[in-house]
Amino acid sequence: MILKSQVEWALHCCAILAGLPEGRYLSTKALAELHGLPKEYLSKALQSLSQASLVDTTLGPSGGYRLARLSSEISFLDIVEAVEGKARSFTCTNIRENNPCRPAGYCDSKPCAVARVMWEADEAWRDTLRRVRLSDLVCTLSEEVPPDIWRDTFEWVLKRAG
Amino acid sequence: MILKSQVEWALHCCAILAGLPEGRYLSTKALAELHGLPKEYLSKALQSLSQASLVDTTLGPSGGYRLARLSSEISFLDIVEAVEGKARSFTCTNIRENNPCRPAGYCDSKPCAVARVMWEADEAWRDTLRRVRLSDLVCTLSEEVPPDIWRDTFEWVLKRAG
DNA sequence: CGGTTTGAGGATAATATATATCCTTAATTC
DNA sequence: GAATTAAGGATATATATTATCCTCAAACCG
Repeated sequence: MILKSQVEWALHCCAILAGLPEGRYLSTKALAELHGLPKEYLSKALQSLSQASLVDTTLGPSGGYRLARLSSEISFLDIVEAVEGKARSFTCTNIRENNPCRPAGYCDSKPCAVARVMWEADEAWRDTLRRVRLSDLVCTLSEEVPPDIWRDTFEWVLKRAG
Repeated sequence: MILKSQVEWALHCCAILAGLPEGRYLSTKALAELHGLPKEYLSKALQSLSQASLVDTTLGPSGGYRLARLSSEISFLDIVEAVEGKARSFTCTNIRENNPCRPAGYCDSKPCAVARVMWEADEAWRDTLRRVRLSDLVCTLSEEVPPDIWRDTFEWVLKRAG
C-alpha cells in the first residue's frame, strides 16, 4: 500500500503556491524545475489539483497556477485526495458470502466486521490529514528552512511568477 | 493506495483459526474452500502469516495451520503487516534537495515537514489496527453472525480440521 | 495579425506491483 | 510405499504507476 509519488509532489507544490503574492501565477515548468521533477508528469498532478478546485489556472505566458482558496482553508486531505482519489484503502469483497454453510440468498444485515475495522483505521488516517492545514505546513517550513534559503527560493519563484 | 486482497483473506482466515480447538490444524484447502478463494494464491498469504510467526504449521494429511498465540495476543496490525509489509504508505524522496537555491552539500537537520505529517497519519492508521485484537473480531462475529450459520460453519471446519 | 507560451487532455509506452498458477521438495500420516 | 501437506521457486497475466509525446484552445506580446 504505497501512495503515488504525485502526492508528495502536489504537497510541495502547494506549499510554494501558498507563498505566492496575491494574484500571481506559477507555471508547471517553474514548479518542475524547482523540485527536479518531470514537467509533463507533474502536470498531471497539477491537473488533479485543478479538477478538485484547489487551484486556479490561467493560460499564456505568465500563466500557471495559484491557490483557489486561502492556505488555511486547504487541508492535507484535500490535496492527498485530489491526487490519490477518495476511495478507501481497504476494499471488502465480501468473501463471507462464499461460505458454503450459508443458506442460499441469505442477506447480511451489516457490513462485514473485518471491513468495519479496516475502514475505521482508514478514517483515522484521513482525520489526521484533515486536521493539518496547508497553512500549518507553511508555518513549519518558515521556521525550519534556513532564512537565506527560504528567501532565495521565493526570489527565484517570484522571478518566474506571472 | 489500495491494500492487497490478501489482507482481507488473511484476516478472515485468522478469525476461523481462532475458533479452532486447541491443538488442531486447518489446511489451506479448507480455508480456500470456505472463503471461495484460489488455493495456491491463498497459500502465499498463509505463508506470510507463518513467516511472521502468527501461525504454526504442520505437514502431512491432517496438517495445516493454527494460531501460534492466543487470539487476544494478536492484533489486526500484526496480520495486516505480515501480509502487506511494514513499510510506511508515504515515501519521502526528499525533493526539497533539488531546490536550485540550496547551497551545494547543504544537509537538512530534520526529516521533511511534509513527510512528518504523512507519517503521523500513517501512525494513526497503525494505532487503530494495533488496538483491535483478533479476539475482538471473533467476539463481534459471534454476536453478529446468525447462530445457526455460526454453528454450521464450525461443524464444517471441524470435519476438515486435523 | 502571427508567433510564443500556457494548461487541458488524449494516446501511448515503460515499469512496477498484484494476482494467479504450476512445479519441486521435504515432512508427516496411514 | 502412497497420499497429503506446507514451503518456496519459477513463471505468466492483469492492473496500476510512472513517464513521454502530441494536439488543442486560450492568453499574451510584438
